[in-house]
This record gives sequence, structure tokens and C-alpha cells, in this order.
Amino acid sequence: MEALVRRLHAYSPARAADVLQISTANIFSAVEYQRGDILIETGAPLEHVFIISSGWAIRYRTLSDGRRQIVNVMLPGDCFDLQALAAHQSDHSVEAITPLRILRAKAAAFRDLMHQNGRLAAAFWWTAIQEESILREQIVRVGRRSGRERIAHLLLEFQRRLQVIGAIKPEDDVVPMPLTRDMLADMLGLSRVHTTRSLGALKLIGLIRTTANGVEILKRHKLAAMAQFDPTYLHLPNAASG
Amino acid sequence: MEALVRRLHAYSPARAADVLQISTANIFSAVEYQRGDILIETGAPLEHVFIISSGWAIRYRTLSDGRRQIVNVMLPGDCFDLQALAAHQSDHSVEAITPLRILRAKAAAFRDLMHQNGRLAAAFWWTAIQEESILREQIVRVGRRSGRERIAHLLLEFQRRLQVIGAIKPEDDVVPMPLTRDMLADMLGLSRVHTTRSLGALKLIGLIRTTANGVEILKRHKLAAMAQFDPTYLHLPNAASG
DNA sequence: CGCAGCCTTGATCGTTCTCAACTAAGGTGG
DNA sequence: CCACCTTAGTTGAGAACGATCAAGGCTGCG
Repeated sequence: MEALVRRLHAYSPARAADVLQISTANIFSAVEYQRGDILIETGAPLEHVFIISSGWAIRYRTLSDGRRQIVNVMLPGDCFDLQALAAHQSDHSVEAITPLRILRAKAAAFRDLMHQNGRLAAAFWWTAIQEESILREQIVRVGRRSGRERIAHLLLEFQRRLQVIGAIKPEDDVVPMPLTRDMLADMLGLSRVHTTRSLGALKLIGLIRTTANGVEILKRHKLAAMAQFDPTYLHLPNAASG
Repeated sequence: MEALVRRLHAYSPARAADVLQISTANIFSAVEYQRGDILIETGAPLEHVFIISSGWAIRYRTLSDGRRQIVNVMLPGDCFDLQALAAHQSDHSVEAITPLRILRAKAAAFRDLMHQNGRLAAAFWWTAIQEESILREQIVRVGRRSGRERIAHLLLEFQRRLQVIGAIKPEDDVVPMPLTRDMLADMLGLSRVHTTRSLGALKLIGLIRTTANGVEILKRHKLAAMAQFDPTYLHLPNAASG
């Protein structure tokens, strides 16, 4: 909840205040998952709406021959599946990739709450808009960028999103990276081998450095330039730009 | 409007009925565009919400070195940019690729209408959900499918979406194709040359045939099998399956 | 007739994939 | 404490897919 409030605060302090009312609504219950747990299975009925309190999760789709595409990565403060309000069946799976703490509400109860409180609905509408915008940028990333550009671009996105929720400091250039090479590859539409090599290439030209459980961005501006990273799509305040 | 009503009717007759009330709300005005007209420019303020009456449009993002990625194709009955309700600046462009007739409303007026009518809001919420689902499938298509699979998959998506709005009959296997090879390439994350060749390969194995202004699907089931086309993501009634 | 826009084809180049072997780290049981 | 196993990451070599460059064809239109 704290992460979501920070996210909304960056966008609009008024909306952050509204969303705090959720705490008193009593429709959310806390649930915990371990790394590797499946929260939602493809084809399963959609019954709940989730807010991530802490930890990372991935949303992905698997083809019948084993190919997998991770559609997006969900960080603390992210909400899903607001689709449960309209769709009845999940068309993808969600998996915890770190220990995960979430808040969960029945879709019907959440829908009622939105109906009662227009300002709250607007706040969640904004989160859906931002998520969709991130999805669009993922399409551009996978469709029109090279392997190295994809990695650089994704790293910079993670950095911004983590900054906004206060998970890392604005001047901190170390981005936590709980995704394995396989996950990173499935996120970026590459093979594991090529992902390793593209990462290696970025290291070789001195733009990044990998640490035990993260990636350090050494030359933020050069990295942003080579990846043509334009953070407009995140719809964050300009303060976080540059 | 008729196309949108048909779309909603396929999903939920009740919602289709609700959306008809928009006609009486007097907040929409009709606007026409020619092929090539830009409806929304990247970076421009978002002031309107649109519903396509007839014609096709594309939403795309251009990188500074000229690479372009079409994020999605919008058909009659599709709504955009509902983001205008929350975001203030467009992060992509929208262009008419055929003569286009649309209904346009000021974002503020549309927002008021949604507040007044919860059932109407639910109907548009569903359209946003479906659009997001199509975006996710586009990520899978571009990230994890081969050139031929991408074309086959996109064709089958178009066919379904056009069937739902009554633009083509359920048993009709000729899909109109106003996208040029360049547009198709930018949609699928391929080069124009490779798009031509992948199309040629599908023709060669007898799965499709190109006509003057469309593509005829000759073996729907084989095409669906090779592209692993699973229409669940379109959230349409099962009647349209198979 | 000549131009413009779109499509196609050929040839070559390069990025990315696949297959395969090997290394490193962590966990477990004897 | 060590042998063994599993999981994740790396590296090499060769093949395949798709990009790029370049030329030519088709069609509609002024």
C-alpha cells in the first residue's frame, strides 16, 4: 500500500490521499507467496484484484511448444488484475519471482468500492493507464530495438519505476535484478545465450556493471542515448527526468 | 457507433444497450479524416476521446533514427484515447490509414458522462480491458513468433475482430488489408522485404492468397495451428471460435 | 509520357538462435 | 566434511533467420 501511495503521490498527491482510504475499507487481505509460486494460471477464473506490497512478479504467456513471453514485470505498488472487473478468464499467468507480499480483494467488492468513490476509481484508472503505456513501450522495445538496446532500455525503466516507489534513491544507479537470465530473455524476446552476450557487450563498453544481485548503471546518459530512452511513457513528474 | 454496439453486444447485450444512450448525450461530434491524416501527434496534449465509426487507424511510435513500431491497429467500434481521462500528453501518434469517420468528445465531457452512468462506465471499461489484452498478445506475437507466424496470427486476429463488428461474415475468409507492406512490417517488427517474403512463404504452402485489397485465408485451421492462434485473448463469445 | 508510390526479387551481410560443453554456487545426504 | 546433484551462468561454433543494399516491375495518375 505504501508503494502504491508513493506512486500515486508522484502523479497526483490528491489521488494518493484518496487511495489511503482503501485501508479502512476492509476489503483487502494480505497474502504471501514464495519465489516460483503461481498467483494466476492461464485460463483460470479471475476472482481477485491485487496490489503488490513488496516483491516482484511477472506476467507471461506460454506457447504450446514451450516458447514463453513475459508481458510485463510488476513491482511494489503495481495493481492487477483490474481486468477481473470485466473479464472472467485469465489469458496469461502471473508468477512471483521473489518472496511476494500482496493485498487481495474480491473483484466484486473492489468494483463496489470503485462505484462508491469516484476519486478512488480515478486513481485506479490512472494506474491502468500507466500500465497500458508500459505495455505499449514493451511492444516498441521488443519490436524495434536490438538486443543491447532492449536490455539498456529495460534497465532504465526499472530504475525509474523503483525510484518512484522509493525502493532506490533518485541518485542511486544500482538497479536490483531478481530476474534470471532466462526470465530476462523471455521478457526481451531473446534467447538466454544472446541475452548474456548483449549484457556482456554493455559491460565491455563500460556502460554497466553486474553485481551480486543487481546491475550498476555506470553511464546513465550514454546508456539512455544508445537505447533512445524517453521516459515520457511512464507519465512521471519531470523531476525524475534526465 | 453501430460497430461499437455490435462489439459490446457480442460481449454483453446489456452493455450494448447502455452504450446506445451515448447517442442522446450530445457530447460526440462526427469528424472525418483522409488516409494519411494524423489524428494525434506524439507529445500533443490529449483533449478528446474517440470512437471509430468506419475506417482503420494505426497507433505508432517513431524512434529518432527513423525506426517505427506500430503498437496496434484500430478498427471500427474501437475506442481511444480513454487515456485522455488521466494522462495529459500523448506518448504516441495516431494516423488514419483509410478514409476515417469518427465520433469525438471532449475528455472532460466524457468523464462527466462516465461518472453519471456507472453502467456506461462499465461498458467502456470492458473496451479498455479488451484493448489491453490485444496489446499483450501483440507483445507475444512480436517477441516470440517467427515472421510467418506473426503474419498468420495477425490475419486471424483481424478476421475475428472484423467478424464481431459485422464488417465481414463469420464464414468469410477474405480479410481486407489496407495496410501497406511497410505498415505491416512496422506492425510486426520486421523489415518490408522480409514481410513480403514471409507472406510469399504462406502463399507457397497454400495457406493464404492475396487479392487486390485483401488476403484470403485458404486453410483457416492449418493457419491457426501454425501460428498457435488462441482467440481467448479477444474475450469474444465462443460462437466465434474454431 | 513520365513520375510517384508500392511491391518484388536478388545478393550479401549481420544479428540472433541453437546445440553443446563447461564453470560456479548452493543444498543435501552419507 | 566431502561427494553429488541441481540450478544458473558462461563460452564456443555453426546454422538460420531476418536486415540491408540495390535494382527492377507494376499501377495509377497528371
